[in-house]
Amino acid sequence: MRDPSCDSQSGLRKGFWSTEEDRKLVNYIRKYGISNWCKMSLYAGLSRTGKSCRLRWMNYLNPNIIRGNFTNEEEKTILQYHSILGNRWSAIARKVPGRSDNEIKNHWHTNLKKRIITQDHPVPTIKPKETTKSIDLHDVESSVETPTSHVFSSLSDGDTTSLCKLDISSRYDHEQLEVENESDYHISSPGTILDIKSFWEQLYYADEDLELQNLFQDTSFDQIFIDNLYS
DNA sequence: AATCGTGTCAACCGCCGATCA
DNA sequence: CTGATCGGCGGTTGACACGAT
Repeated sequence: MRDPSCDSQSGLRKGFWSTEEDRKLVNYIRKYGISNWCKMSLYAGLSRTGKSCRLRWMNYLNPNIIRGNFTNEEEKTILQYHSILGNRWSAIARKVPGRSDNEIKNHWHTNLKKRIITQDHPVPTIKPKETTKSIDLHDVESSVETPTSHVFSSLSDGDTTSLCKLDISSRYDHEQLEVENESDYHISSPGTILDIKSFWEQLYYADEDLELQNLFQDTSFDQIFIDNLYS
């Protein structure tokens, strides 16, 4: 059996970490690497739970963590992926190098969420499934050239998620989303190029795919307003 | 100068799936 | 297979900073 959980032990320190505790944890990890957090805490001479040590390392002490203000590019990435993944902060954090899930979560609640809420636009309640049925790709090419917003959508093969951005009209209803002008593609991973036709076709066939259905049910479409935030 | 309200963010809590003995 | 434990995750809390009154 493993050691009894150190989480349940009494007398362990809580609250903010001292510089001495930080030093002990960093020195231990530099010397022995990361293995069992509970044992690490013990061997490093820390009166902390393994969880607390892990959190401190992941969110603060890890040298790969970037401190400081979020860039516009980082914020844009967070907004894009949040609209697709919802509050899956760890998944979003993997798309923003150097930022921890906790940091992204905090930044979302203190900054980004407010910016979206304060947008003048009402959030349309459109299901992706419905949007796929109203699109004629020939019409897309020959339509009006003054779109008002962008919409991002995605396809996932399990490991990677590809994003596609379209200009769309601001005219929404519950049955139809009109795509007026193909814009450009945002590719999340190199080599994953998705053309606009296959994008919508795959979206349509996602009806058969439970995982994709779940993915799109979580999609809030808040990202429609992302570009407006930075325009 | 004191008080209050608000924003920020580090850290904790509790849940749950993965892993191990 | 089972139960205990670990580690990861999202939600929440609370201490602190700072500006307004």
